[in-house]
Amino acid sequence: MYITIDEADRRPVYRQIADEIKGLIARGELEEGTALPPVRQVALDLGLNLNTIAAAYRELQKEGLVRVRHGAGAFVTSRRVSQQGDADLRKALRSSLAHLALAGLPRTEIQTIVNEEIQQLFRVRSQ
Amino acid sequence: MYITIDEADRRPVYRQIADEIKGLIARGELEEGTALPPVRQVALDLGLNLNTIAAAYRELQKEGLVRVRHGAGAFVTSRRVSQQGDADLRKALRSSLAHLALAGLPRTEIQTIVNEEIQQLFRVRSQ
DNA sequence: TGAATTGTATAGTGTCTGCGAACACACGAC
DNA sequence: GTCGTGTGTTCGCAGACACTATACAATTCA
Repeated sequence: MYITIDEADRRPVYRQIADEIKGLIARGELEEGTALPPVRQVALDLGLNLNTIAAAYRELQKEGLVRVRHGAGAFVTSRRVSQQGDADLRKALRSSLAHLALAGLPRTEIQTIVNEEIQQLFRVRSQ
Repeated sequence: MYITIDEADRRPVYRQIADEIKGLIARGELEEGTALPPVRQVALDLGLNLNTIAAAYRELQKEGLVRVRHGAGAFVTSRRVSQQGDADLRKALRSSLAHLALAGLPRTEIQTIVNEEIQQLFRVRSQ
């Protein structure tokens, strides 16, 4: 399970990790029932403390994507987040699109990029 | 200038504010040369300390969108952020799209939403 | 020049992040 | 059943960060 941490990213590390795993789940690269790697292993790979990884797993559990079982491991349980307002979802999308525009990309190029990303997102997915 | 703070949003308040203003600039609702409202006024409107607003303005200045002048006010100077890697821009977009998918929206609906947002983004814009 | 307006600096308080070490649960071997 | 190994959890701490209150400084304009 390949995850990378971005030092420049101002989100806390545990949330970066949670987000990356969310992406893997969304793409179907981590299917329901799959075990996530042990927190110690991920911590070792990334050079972090195991508690940082554990925090990421709890984050995912809180959103209903993962079930963490004390002593047994963490498992993907769903490909659906429990609940999230449509408005919040749009807000994040709107913000990322605004940033593309502020970077100077023309509308056509933004549309191209978005289409590429959507295609990637649904490449593996069965749904 | 209408800005709202989302208590549930885990980004710090000053960055929420900066992001909202960035959106306004990206859409052309705040044109170059326009003065931002004084930090005290925004602080009063939102029930925050003026330093929080000042932090948001500095954030925008750091990205090259705004020029803050001591004693005179803050002004929109550009509709282009100074520099940002293509990879970072895509990362944010990818994440927001993944969240839409995790919310259970089918591909067609995601595409519809994205198109709506892109249209909104370029509604006023001259570029 | 002086009052009003605008951003800045500094210090204090509480929260959040990430870490280290010790703890507790699960599961398979025997 | 029990023990060893593997797995997550708890607790406490240090440092960084977010937000506030208050005092300061630059600008503008009558």
